[in-house]
Amino acid sequence: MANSKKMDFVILGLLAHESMTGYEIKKRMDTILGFFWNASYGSIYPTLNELQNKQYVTLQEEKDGGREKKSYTITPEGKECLERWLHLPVEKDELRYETLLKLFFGSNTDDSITLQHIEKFEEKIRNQLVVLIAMESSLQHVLSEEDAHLNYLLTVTFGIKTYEAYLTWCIQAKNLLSKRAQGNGKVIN
Amino acid sequence: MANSKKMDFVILGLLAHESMTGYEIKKRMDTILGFFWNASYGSIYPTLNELQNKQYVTLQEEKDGGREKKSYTITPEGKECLERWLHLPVEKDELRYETLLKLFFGSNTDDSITLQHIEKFEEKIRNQLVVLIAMESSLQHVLSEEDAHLNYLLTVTFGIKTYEAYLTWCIQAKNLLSKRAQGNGKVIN
DNA sequence: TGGCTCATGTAATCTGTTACATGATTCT
DNA sequence: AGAATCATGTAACAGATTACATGAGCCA
Repeated sequence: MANSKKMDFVILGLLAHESMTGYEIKKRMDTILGFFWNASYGSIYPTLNELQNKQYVTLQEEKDGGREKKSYTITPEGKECLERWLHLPVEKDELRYETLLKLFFGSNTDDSITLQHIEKFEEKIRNQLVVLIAMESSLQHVLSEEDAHLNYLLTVTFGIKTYEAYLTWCIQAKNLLSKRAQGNGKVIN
Repeated sequence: MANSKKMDFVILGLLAHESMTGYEIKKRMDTILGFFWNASYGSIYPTLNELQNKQYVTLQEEKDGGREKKSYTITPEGKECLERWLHLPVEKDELRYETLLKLFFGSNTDDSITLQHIEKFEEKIRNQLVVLIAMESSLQHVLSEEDAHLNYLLTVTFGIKTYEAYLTWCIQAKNLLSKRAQGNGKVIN
């Protein structure tokens, strides 16, 4: 079966839990999956068509009022495909932080610029952490209802631990930079 | 100037520190930059040509023995371009962890599979952490020699803090999974 | 009536990797 | 002698985003 793109499995995984439209899949990607996987409509809709051609999903056209929806349901073959993928080893975990790039090359500009990048990063992480903690607490309340909830919780706690570490690092990084400012001769007072 | 791709700035940033060949740039990407930014020759060499056309870098062909090298040096315009980019706000920090994807959808297969993914992840991180700690200590020894070293140290400590948090999470995650195994009725003894 | 969200889709474009091709040098 | 590393490059392909196009329903 070669190496299909990950998008296939993300969609199959979401549909394994419940039937959905492309629009709803996008919303999931922006919320729970958001911090470790993203996608745009431009990749979701075409993939949904491919999966339908491969008979991994089936389509039900519904009319919700006058609005028409295309709801997709996973087939047994689709589930098999998903399971096969789950058994395969992970190919790649990738982190691409432009913030780190700007810090790394920061000696080519003022430290105040670098400091601003750290502060913006800190704020962004702080906001996302609030969201993750809210997810954690709501998942803990429904943990016994479904097996999948523990799996979701696992990824959420990953995000929380990671983001907390980021915030600790931010403080430390700001400290190191301000020490350099002092060391450079411009001691105040 | 519109929005050039990040690769341009990574190369300019590296060349701002010292002149290098494409091959050496690749090596830097695989080592120090490795954990937060990667690239292949297929993107390095063409970018180097583009930068030369834009006159952000100049080329010196050298013969190191019989082996020919193309060493690139950043120009003042290249430095300006780099500095302009450093002033711009960060556009995107992206984390794409297939491991988390497999955990998230793990309820569609045996927990033993999920456990294996966590263990492999743990091992990979443990190995990379050793490398980062070695980098940290060598950077600390040369910290006073150059301003840039503090910047490098900042990114390295980011990696260390993050990876340590990952490892803590791994233990917690394995615990949660084993508790579920017990809860599912198959209590040993 | 106007703006937001729901809802689906495509074409152009961008960015990057993979696989291939080539050849010298250095190490064992 | 053979393997690994040094060194440069390209063509085909893959994967995804962006911008655009379209239109209905809902809320104030």
